[in-house]
Amino acid sequence: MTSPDPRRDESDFLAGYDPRDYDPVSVTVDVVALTIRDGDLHVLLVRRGSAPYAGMWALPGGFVRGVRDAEDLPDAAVRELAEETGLSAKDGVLGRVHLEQLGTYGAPGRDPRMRVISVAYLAFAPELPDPEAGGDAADAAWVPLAALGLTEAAEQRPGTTRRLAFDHARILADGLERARAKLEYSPLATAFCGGEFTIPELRTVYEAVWGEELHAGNFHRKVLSVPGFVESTGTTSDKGGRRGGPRPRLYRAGDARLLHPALLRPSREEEIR
Amino acid sequence: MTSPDPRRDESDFLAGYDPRDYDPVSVTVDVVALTIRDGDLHVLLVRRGSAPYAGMWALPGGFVRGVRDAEDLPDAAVRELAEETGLSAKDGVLGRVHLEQLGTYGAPGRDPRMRVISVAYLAFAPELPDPEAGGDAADAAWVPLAALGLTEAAEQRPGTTRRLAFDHARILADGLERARAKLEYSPLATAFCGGEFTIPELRTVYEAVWGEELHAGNFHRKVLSVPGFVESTGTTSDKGGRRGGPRPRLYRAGDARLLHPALLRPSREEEIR
DNA sequence: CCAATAGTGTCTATTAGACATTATAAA
DNA sequence: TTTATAATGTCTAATAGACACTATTGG
Repeated sequence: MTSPDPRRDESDFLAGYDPRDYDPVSVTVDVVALTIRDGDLHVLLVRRGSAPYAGMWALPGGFVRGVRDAEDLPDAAVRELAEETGLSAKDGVLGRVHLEQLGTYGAPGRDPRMRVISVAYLAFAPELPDPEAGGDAADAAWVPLAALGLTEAAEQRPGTTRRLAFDHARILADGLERARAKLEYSPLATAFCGGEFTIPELRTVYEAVWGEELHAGNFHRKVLSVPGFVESTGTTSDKGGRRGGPRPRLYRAGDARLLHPALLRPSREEEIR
Repeated sequence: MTSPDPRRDESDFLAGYDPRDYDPVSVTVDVVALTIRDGDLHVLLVRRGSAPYAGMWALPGGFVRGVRDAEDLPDAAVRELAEETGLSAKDGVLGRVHLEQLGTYGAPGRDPRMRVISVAYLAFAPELPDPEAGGDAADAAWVPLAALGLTEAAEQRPGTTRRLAFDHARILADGLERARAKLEYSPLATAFCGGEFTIPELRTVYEAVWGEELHAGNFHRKVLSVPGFVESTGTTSDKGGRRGGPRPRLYRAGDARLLHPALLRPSREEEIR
């Protein structure tokens, strides 16, 4: 086999190699962008306008610019996210979005037309405006995860959840699990909040992502006990709780990169074995 | 821009699209294969035979078969690993190797000749034979990580460690950090051991990967206290410790997928902020 | 007033980690 | 015999989590 791999240029075939002559593989980025709206976890989706999977929801994404205007993978993810949401990365709105690589999906046949390898990114965003339906998508919206039928059981069985195009249900499920795990040992829950937030607000983030209610009192004391998680602004919110209660204090994100001790999810006996 | 992205076939350009017409991007897999030899952590490396980076060590890897004999990414990783080590995946030797995706590296310019996006995999292997230098590599060997100058400081500054080709020093550093973190909450340390192992043997795995000595007594009790981490074979090793001591009992891997409670690394104050 | 909420206090079971102890095997 | 090691025991500080309590707000 005439391998043009750069790691194999011990072979005799290297001179004049042109990747176009070889197996064509396309590379895309897809973004799992999560946010909290009205206490519920939402994901940014676009609706496909044509076949395959016409009319179905899909993760925003697109082709990586390979040689002309070559871009790094995170740049491609930010660009696609900005294009689909209609927000500019220079607004400072997207500037506060946390972005990290989730994984790469390259099973043959995941795109029915050709070989596509997709690098998926995970984004944590504070509450953003509704996306503009323009761009390449027939529609674009923040969709509550509860509306996607991505139940625990469906996540276990890839392929049974047929509401998203391609293998995007699996990518979304992986992103969700990553987000759940990250909240345990990293301060990234603050990436879902604005610049200033209250402890109860932070708790709704944990509850929305983990999908379970937390004990308000223990959560409060726990957050304050982790060094560098949050720092006080000295100010107080101008409103009490939705149905009453004292005005909560305001905090901003601290300088910790890891939470120690971690905030562990309650009782996941099922996942252990 | 005529976007051939399958996620954008709302555009008018789709009919008759051929990826060869577009920006050529090559996709490779690289493998960070780790094992323990004589109590020290080793990585599988190959020595490059020609430019660029001729004579330098690099991670084993190669081109993903895209369309002809299309293969999934993990299959490509196993194939490359098998080719470089001279071991067959059907030996059962590679069958017990743990393999997981590490991340994808696609910065423009990471390969001086063309745009290459590399999907990196991380492998945990029990002690394997020396690789056969044949195949595509000028040389192949298990290299102790201590010999690579990958000190803590060097890991922090990508680019300063110049002993590995391309960005492989960064990939290796990321793989090392992933391995260190995984030992905390997953039972994957057992993947470095044979089918039966002793608790002190398991402790040397943790010590080699984490790079610090652990308290033997506390480690012993801790491992046994985690449900499903190890299960007793009822038998005892036929030899005592290297310099004396009673014969340790033998265990095999249990059925736990997560360690609870986790085995946390001692004192990483530096990493927290 | 009433109900919900923010924030704090208290108690108990679990855990981490330092240190000690005993038995066993290699040199 | 000496020394290192396996395995267990003991003690203390830190932590998780259940529960109670108060003060304060919205309705």
